[in-house]
Parts: sequence; structure tokens; C-alpha cells
Amino acid sequence: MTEKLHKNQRQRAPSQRSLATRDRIFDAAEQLFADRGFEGASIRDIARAAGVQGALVSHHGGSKEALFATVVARRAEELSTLRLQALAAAKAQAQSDAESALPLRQVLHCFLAPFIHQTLHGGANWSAYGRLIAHVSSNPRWQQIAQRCFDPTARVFLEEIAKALPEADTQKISACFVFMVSAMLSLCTSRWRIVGLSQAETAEDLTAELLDFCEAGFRA
Amino acid sequence: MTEKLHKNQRQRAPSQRSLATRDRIFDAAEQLFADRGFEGASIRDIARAAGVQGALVSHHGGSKEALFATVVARRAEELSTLRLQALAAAKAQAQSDAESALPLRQVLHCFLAPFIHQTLHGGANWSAYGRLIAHVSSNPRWQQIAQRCFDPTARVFLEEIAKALPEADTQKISACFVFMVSAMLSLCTSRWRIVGLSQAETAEDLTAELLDFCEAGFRA
DNA sequence: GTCTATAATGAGATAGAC
DNA sequence: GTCTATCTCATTATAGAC
Repeated sequence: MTEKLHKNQRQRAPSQRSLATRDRIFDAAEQLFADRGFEGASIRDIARAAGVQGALVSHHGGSKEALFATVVARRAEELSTLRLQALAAAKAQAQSDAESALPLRQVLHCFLAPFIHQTLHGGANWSAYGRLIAHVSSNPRWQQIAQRCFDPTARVFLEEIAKALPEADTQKISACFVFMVSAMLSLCTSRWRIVGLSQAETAEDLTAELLDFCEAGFRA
Repeated sequence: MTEKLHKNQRQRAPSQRSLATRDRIFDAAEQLFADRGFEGASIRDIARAAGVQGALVSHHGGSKEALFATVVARRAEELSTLRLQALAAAKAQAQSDAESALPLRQVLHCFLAPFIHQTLHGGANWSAYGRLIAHVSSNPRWQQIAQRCFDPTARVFLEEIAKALPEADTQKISACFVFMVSAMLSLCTSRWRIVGLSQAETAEDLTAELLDFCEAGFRA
């Protein structure tokens, strides 16, 4: 353990201060990428918002593209965990036998509720993250990032939906899933439209409305 | 009519060549704004794509923001016309008496079909326009443009939907309308996801699938 | 790890000749 | 209407001191 390490390995653990700075930078990047998109947010803006010098952003985040990918990936794992935990909990509660299918609405709820809850009640960071994901999801340029971060979990839910709708065509289910994700993301990007019309709805109301819409859509 | 005109009025009609150049510029801008977003597409790129000098883009389009707004507005009127014509034709065919409500599915079809048909079969320009609208619709920065271009027609359809669903809450209808528009736009931005899964669908198939999804959602 | 300074590039806009 | 040339500013990235 006292031998020399290769140059590209970390020589020692980063300090607490370094970690805090790094998180401030990632938070600022998340916020600005969400507000203005990838090209609209400059490294300088991010540095200023984080209260550091521009060079530090490059130091912690690498190139601008790498920084973007890192920020997207950062909360993706947590989101996946929340979704899969919700699914596991629902299965455990249904408990009868391991292979019985969950009701469709419950599957959809496990997918939608964590996202909506976090983006609406998880503070400014999660709110920004929701809008960030909307960017990722609507621009083919980030297709690879989206696949890495979200496809594995999506696949799990697609299978679960297929089990809940045994007579439905797999292709139609996939199309509906894309529609559902779009509608879900519209809560982040177009909430002003909805809230401006139906005043002061809670996250639970919105979740229920979206669930009604999507469940009926899947069944059709 | 032979008097001198004020300086900011057009002294004479633009030449055919000028109009053709202007349209080339607008087409190129539409394509690049759709592909890379507002900040991702530079005036220089647009000029190169149109085969003109950069100064000409400013000449015809004004500032970059004005150019963007112009390109969005350009096809918006045509789209509105197609939608309202479809609605009028459906009403004329139902013909019974002028105040009877159209069936929900028919109203939604009149709204969705023109957009889907144009963006899928209207050539590269309309395809780009669809992706452009997805940008406009997901970024609050373009809220004003969106309202100017699309709200009047949306209002007409919202009323028609409310007539088709007399017992439904107006606020819920509005929320569902936002979900529907999101799902519609996802056909432009995420078609690779859907098509990659359900192979070789026609525009009519996709329209029907989206209609099934949204009609059921509204009824829920 | 953090900072200053700067390199290298590209951006949007416009003046003025033709 | 179109083009050349140029202004001014912001961009990402990095080298090197501390």
C-alpha cells in the first residue's frame, strides 16, 4: 500500500471541502442546464452561480459534455432506486405469490409517484432535475445518456406493465409508455399551464390526474 | 398613391429572387433551430446552410430572436387553418343542427391528425417544424410566442372538448389537453423510441394509437 | 484544490461598397 | 438585395503559480 500509484489513480481521498465545492458546482450546473439548456448555460455562468472560478468547473466536471452527463447521472440512480423500491414494496404487500401480476395502476404509480414527488416537493435541486430530464429526453443528442441512465429501470416497468396487461401488444405498450413519460415530463416544463388553469393543486392531485389519464390510455 | 412614403414603409414589393432567398434562409433556420435549439444553432451555420452570407440572415430575419419567432409563426397559421378546417368539415358532415356537440374522438382527431400528417408526410421542412414546436413548448422562454401562435386555436378546441364532455371539470380538461399535446409532440422528438419498438408504423397507425390513448385519458 | 491569466475560437451584429 | 470586412464580446479550455 505504500507503493507508488499510477498517475491516473487517485492518490488519496478528496477532502470534505473539495467534495462540498464539487457538489456546489454540480448543483449550479444542474440549475443552469435546466433553465437554459446545454448550449444556453455557459461554464462561466455555472462558475459564478457556484461561487468559484471557471477553471474549477473544468477541474471537477471535465469537459462541458462530461459535466452535463455527470449531472444527469447523479440523481438518476437515486430516482431508479426510489422507483424500484416502490415496486418491490408494492409486490411485498400484494404478497400472495411471487409471480402474480400487480394491478396496472399500482405499477404506474410506482413509476410516476417518485418522480413527481421529488420534482415537486424535493426542493429546488430536484425541480431543476426534472426540467433537465425533459431536455435530455427531447433531444436525440442525449440519447446515449438517456439510455444509460433510464433504460434499465424502464425495461423493468415495461415488463411489469406487460404482466398486468397480458392480452396487450408489446409494441403498443411501448408506445403508450413513451406517451406517459412525455406527459409526466410536461408537469415539469408546462406546470404553469396546468396550474394557471386548475389552481393550487397538490402533487397528489396532479399525480392522480396523470394516473387517470395514463391508466385509461394503456387500457385502450 | 404617388406620394412619398415614410421611410419605414416598404417602398416597393420585394423581388421574386429576394423572396426565394428569404425562404431559403427561413427553411435553413427552421432546420437548424429544430436540430440544435435556439442557442445551439448559430447565425453563421444558418447562413452556410442557406448558401448566403451571414449579413443576409440578419437582413431578412432581424435579430436572432426575431428570426426564431418568425420561423415559428410562419407555419403556425397554416397549421391552425388545417385544424379549424378539419373541425368545420366534421361539423358540416354531422350537420344535424348547428349546436349539437361533436363526439370527443372526432374533435381530438381534428386537432391531432393535421399535425401528425404534416410532420410525418409533409417533407423535411414540416418534420423540422414539429421538432421546433417541441422546443418552443418545453421552454418557458418561448411562452409568449407559443401563446400568440397556438393559444387561439387551442381555446377553440378546448371549448369543443368541453361540449363533448359536458359533465367534466374544465380544469381537468385543460390538464388533459396539456398531456395530449405533450404526447403528440413526443412523436416528433421520440419517434425513434416508438418506431424502434413497433416497426414500420404508418402515420395513420400512430395517430390511431395516440387517439386511443388520449381519448381514454380524457374520459377518465 | 484553488486561483490568475490567457490562449484560441466563434459568436451576433453592422457599416458601407456595389 | 447582396456581399466584404470588421467590431465587440463571450465562449471553452488550459498552463502554471500558490
